[in-house]
Amino acid sequence: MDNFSLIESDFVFPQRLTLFEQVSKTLAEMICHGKWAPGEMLPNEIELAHSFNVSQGTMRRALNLLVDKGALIRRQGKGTFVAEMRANEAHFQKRYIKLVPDDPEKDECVPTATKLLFFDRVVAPLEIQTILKQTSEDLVVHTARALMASSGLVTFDEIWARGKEFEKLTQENLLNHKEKLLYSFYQTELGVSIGRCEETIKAALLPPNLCYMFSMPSPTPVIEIRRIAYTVNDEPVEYHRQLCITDKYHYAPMPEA
Amino acid sequence: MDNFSLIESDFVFPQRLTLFEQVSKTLAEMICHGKWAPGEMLPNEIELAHSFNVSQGTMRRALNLLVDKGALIRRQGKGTFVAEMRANEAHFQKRYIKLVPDDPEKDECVPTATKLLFFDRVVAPLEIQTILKQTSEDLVVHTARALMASSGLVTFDEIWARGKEFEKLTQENLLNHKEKLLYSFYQTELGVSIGRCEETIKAALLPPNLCYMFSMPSPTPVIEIRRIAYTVNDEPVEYHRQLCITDKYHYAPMPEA
DNA sequence: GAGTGGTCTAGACCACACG
DNA sequence: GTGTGGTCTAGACCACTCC
Repeated sequence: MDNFSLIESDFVFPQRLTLFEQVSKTLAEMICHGKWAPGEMLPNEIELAHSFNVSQGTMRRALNLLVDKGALIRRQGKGTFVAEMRANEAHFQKRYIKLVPDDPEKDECVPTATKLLFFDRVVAPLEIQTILKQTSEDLVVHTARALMASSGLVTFDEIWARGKEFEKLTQENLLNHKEKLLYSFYQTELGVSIGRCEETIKAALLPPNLCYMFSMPSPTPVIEIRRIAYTVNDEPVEYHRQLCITDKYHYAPMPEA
Repeated sequence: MDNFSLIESDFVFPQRLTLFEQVSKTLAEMICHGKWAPGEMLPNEIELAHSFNVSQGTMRRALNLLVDKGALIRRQGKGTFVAEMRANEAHFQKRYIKLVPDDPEKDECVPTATKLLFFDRVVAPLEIQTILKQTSEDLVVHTARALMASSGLVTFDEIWARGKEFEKLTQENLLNHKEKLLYSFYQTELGVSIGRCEETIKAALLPPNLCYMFSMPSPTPVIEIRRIAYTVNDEPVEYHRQLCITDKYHYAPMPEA
């Protein structure tokens, strides 16, 4: 077994983190660095505990922190796995897809098409640079999409994403991920694992040009969701601005329930 | 010490709940029934553990469940207390007040007045009856308020609340709770402790009569929050419908962050 | 110093998955 | 049966609070 012993001297960790937090943090870094692939099984908790020189209880607590963050999945009788969004859509739907149909049975809520409106690599405006911790040297991806259902336009969304992490993102693979969730696609195709998001919501009116483009009545009220997505390592890598038409859908903020 | 021993024979709990869940549940009921008043200190975890005939670790886990639910507060070196919203506004703000000023420094965001628009005890419409588990025999409180700031109308909210639990609610005390949070007021004045909520959000336009009444432009886009509030014992006791003007405010769904 | 909750340990036992 | 995670126990030690 690899040696990733945590304690090499008495003063390796001057920070004020508890032991299980330290273990959890270094484990998170190891996952981010691809030590185990998404879907791969980790060693069992006894082995891990020995590797980190902690007790099984402490290891368990560290692992549970990452389960809460969505980075790991534990299954009784099977093992501990690096979260893989594909294999776990239901969980991630609850976590990230909070726009849900009022009546999931209705046909008119089934998405019919995604239109790519533009796709560029540019220097971000200052506000976006700050959010994504970029400089005026850095290129970011700037793209916008429209999601249609048979009832008409559902969402319009605009994405700003760090160029470095999203190097492999292209018009083609963005449009072709189809069935997959956006963040699932980021993980499996681009190698970017999103760990948490920050969202704020406002009311707005659909802009006139979009009303015209998608034959929507004017005024059409929408909710505007602004979201910053962070990797498991807590780096802001994607900024999302989404306008949602909510006559057939609603936003459900609480995954807990 | 009172004897509230959990285990009196070998088959008291046929349910498939873990021990710490059982302990947590009965403890929650004891809190609901006023065994300890809000703000009062519970016995320490060793005593509690003995009372329930469980180990300290199990007792700790049961207590932490209630801390997560917001029913208890634990303070290192001091003790475990029944949550008291007054004494803990910051925590409950994060949990329940998700409409926050874009710029908390701005004067114009400070609330200036609350207007009571109506207050009745009526038989609820069928939809509300179902939500609140009421029959056509039961009376419910139906009231509406408008919250103003110097920038103008901020929210319009309509409340349906179970008559039995909200027996003590009157126009007067509702208007006079002033500085207190609504759910804090429910707890300290009415004895109703809210444990969790379910929310859904849609975009809407401020209705023409309200636009006129509050001198707002038309169309004014708003977010419409529908919320069901449950007691710590998980009974639905209040249904809230709120229209929020979000030009100076936004909705922040994630308390976790 | 006495009392509290918070962390950590070591190990027993149970429930579940798989061959 | 073997191996996994989930629960539960018993107790040591630490950090914080208040007297």
